[in-house]
Amino acid sequence: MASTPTPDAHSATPVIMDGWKTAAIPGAGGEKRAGGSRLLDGLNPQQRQAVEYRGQALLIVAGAGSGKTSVLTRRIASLLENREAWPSQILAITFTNKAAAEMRDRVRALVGQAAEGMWISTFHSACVRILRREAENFGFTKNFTIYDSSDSRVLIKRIIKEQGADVLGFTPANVSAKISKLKNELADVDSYARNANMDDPNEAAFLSIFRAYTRALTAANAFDFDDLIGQTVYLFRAFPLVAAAYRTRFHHVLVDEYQDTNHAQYALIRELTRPPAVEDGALVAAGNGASLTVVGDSDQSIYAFRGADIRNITEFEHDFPGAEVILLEQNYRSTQNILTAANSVIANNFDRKDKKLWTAVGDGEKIVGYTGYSGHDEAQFVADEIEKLHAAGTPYSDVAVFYRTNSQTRALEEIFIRSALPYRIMGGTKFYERAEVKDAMAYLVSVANPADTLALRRILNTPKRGIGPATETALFSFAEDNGLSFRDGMREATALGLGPKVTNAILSLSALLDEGAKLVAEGKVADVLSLLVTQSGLIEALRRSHDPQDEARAENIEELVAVAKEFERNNPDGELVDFLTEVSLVAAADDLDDSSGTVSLMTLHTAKGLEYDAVFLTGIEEDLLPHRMSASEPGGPAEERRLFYVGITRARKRLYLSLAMTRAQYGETAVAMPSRYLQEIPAELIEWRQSPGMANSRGGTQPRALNANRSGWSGTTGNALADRPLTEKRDWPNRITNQVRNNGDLELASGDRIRHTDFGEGRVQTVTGEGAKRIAHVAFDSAGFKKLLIKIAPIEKI
DNA sequence: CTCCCATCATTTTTT
DNA sequence: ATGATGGGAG
Repeated sequence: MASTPTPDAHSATPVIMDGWKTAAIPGAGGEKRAGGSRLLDGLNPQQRQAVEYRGQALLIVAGAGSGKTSVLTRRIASLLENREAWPSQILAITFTNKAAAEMRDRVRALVGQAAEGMWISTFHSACVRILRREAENFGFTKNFTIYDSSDSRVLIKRIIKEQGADVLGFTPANVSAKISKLKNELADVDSYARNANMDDPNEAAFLSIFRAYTRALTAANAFDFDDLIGQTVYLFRAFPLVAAAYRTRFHHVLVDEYQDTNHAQYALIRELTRPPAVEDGALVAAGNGASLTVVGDSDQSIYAFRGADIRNITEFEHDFPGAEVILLEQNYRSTQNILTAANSVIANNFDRKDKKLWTAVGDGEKIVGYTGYSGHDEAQFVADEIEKLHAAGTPYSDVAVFYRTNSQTRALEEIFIRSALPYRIMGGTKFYERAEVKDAMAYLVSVANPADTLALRRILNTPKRGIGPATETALFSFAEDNGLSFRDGMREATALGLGPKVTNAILSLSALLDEGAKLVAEGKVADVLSLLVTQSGLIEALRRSHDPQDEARAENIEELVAVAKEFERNNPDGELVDFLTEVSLVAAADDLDDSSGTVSLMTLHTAKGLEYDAVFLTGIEEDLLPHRMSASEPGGPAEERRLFYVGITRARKRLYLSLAMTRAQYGETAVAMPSRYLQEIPAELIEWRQSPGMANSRGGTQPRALNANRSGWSGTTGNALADRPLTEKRDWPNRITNQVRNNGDLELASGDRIRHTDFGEGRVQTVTGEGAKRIAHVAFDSAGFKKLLIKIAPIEKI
């Protein structure tokens, strides 16, 4: 097959880090070296076996921190180095773009140039690549749009409304979840219809929505996220010659994080690794299909809610008879204390294969526990500890704070800002999900794929140009009545007989898009975008707005233009659709920049696959760490436990577990209970700086902290907050920690005495930074040393 | 058609 | 507490 895969866009951000430099194991030096290859240097016997095994199917059960990326990259490198495969015959699939980029970099570090022709990508980008190439074969064109979940949501919402299904209790959220689930099971409208009970009005209504949604996608020449996988499988099954081409091409398929694959992804792997036979075509059965290597750890399966099927990994040997299974249990990441905690927690999941991580590095520090009065209190503890670590030489970038839900970031952020602690939130509302960025992207999409009515309707009145819902509907039915596409209907807007102002607005938008399309031919992605966002008045409108946030929005759009320029630089031959694809498929963990010198904040899900010297697990409370929603799901609590396990095993040297006695949610403050998982960690491993009292109260010795008198409650001493005068605590939980004050241009110099609402009196030691970012370093009389952002700290000079 | 205000639901995790 | 949504006035 003639193919020149474009280099992965993300390879532009090299993250060369061979974490296994430290993997030299005492005692392993005497092992014989197969082929004298440096690729086996520093590997333990199981790791070597995983690199060297050759067979049809290999399952590497890789515990957390057991060096699986190292094994995977060396395995690829050894295939290349021994001339067992050409780069183009290798397909490696990872979970995130970041993991793909890292893998490519590490293979490149091992074998150099040969790393270039390989396909190393996520399921989604690999499928997009295949689909773009083959789109014409089955009713799509190669410039199809990729709808992310919010796009699908918008479309579904519209359909629900059109069909009046909202009265039946259908919401965009539950419908899209159900459709997604079906697609992950490779069901389509027809197969669903065959099994549906049409006497059930609910089911009939759902089917009708599903059908309309599918039609709308096809009409818009668009795929949603799940289609990318499902349609590729369909393509392979419906067009054997196409499938055969890929089966012939890929001789080695490697899949990372196999425990998180869903049924559709499993089916895709199966299709790819089948022998390349065609019944009555040119090809004949030719022995074996591609060899398959999968790496995973069922204890780290945390995406069941999204359709990941843990059976894919637990039944691998059954699915692929003759498969070899290799266990990697030696951990090179964490201290023994951390691993013991992780092992004891995960041991409570009953239906798992026993697996115990161990390390040769020794016990290390104890795990530190802390119970705050409120989420803000907890956050203050985290901030203080991070400052201590930093003062002791741990760079901010080696510290991470994890939490179960995104809403927990609020308290952390407030405190971190006040403490002048540099931090970064991974995931959350992503850059590309911001409304203004999506608006700008919709302009580009409208140029690239004129059939995408969803994108067109999005920009029709953004910025405001007087085209309201009434006009939109008129335009829509006009196009329909005349057998025109929506886009062509815009061109003929004069025929609608609308007011001159509105007609003009439509025509000039249409003309602008045409102009953009002309420019696309010259391959200037950034120029096209720039033209669209300026000529449409999008940026101008934000600039003129009185909303103070709009200035930042305008900057975001300019940032997007900069991203497009960057894309052009990295991909000289890149087309508009390639840029759109790249933007559509970025993930939460992808924009992680290790060199940024900031503390990383992220959800436990985003944390998978990452590691830090010091890790803070926050909000270890009932209803939050087993999350309330998980209680009703079948396997929910077990999955939540795995999530906890994933979090624990991210830590190299230090692990902190924190919780709060009350937590604010929905603007209300509710009492919180310590998580049941805390008791699963042997008590001697945790040093409680301020204990929940409850960690052992279920055993029955100490009174429950939560029932005790607030002001009289005290955990262990030695902590600043616990030692604070009780009078200050009276207003707990909210008043103390939430306060922010605008100090304007308060001048402070070293030696000044100040009073802080929370920390009492103290003396300024130094002041650093400029203007709004001036930071006071203060030694408080009783609360210890703190950094404060002067502009907003609740302080006064005395 | 646009703007403003009141009401409402929202918070589990994401390729 | 905050952001989205819908109704009503201008």
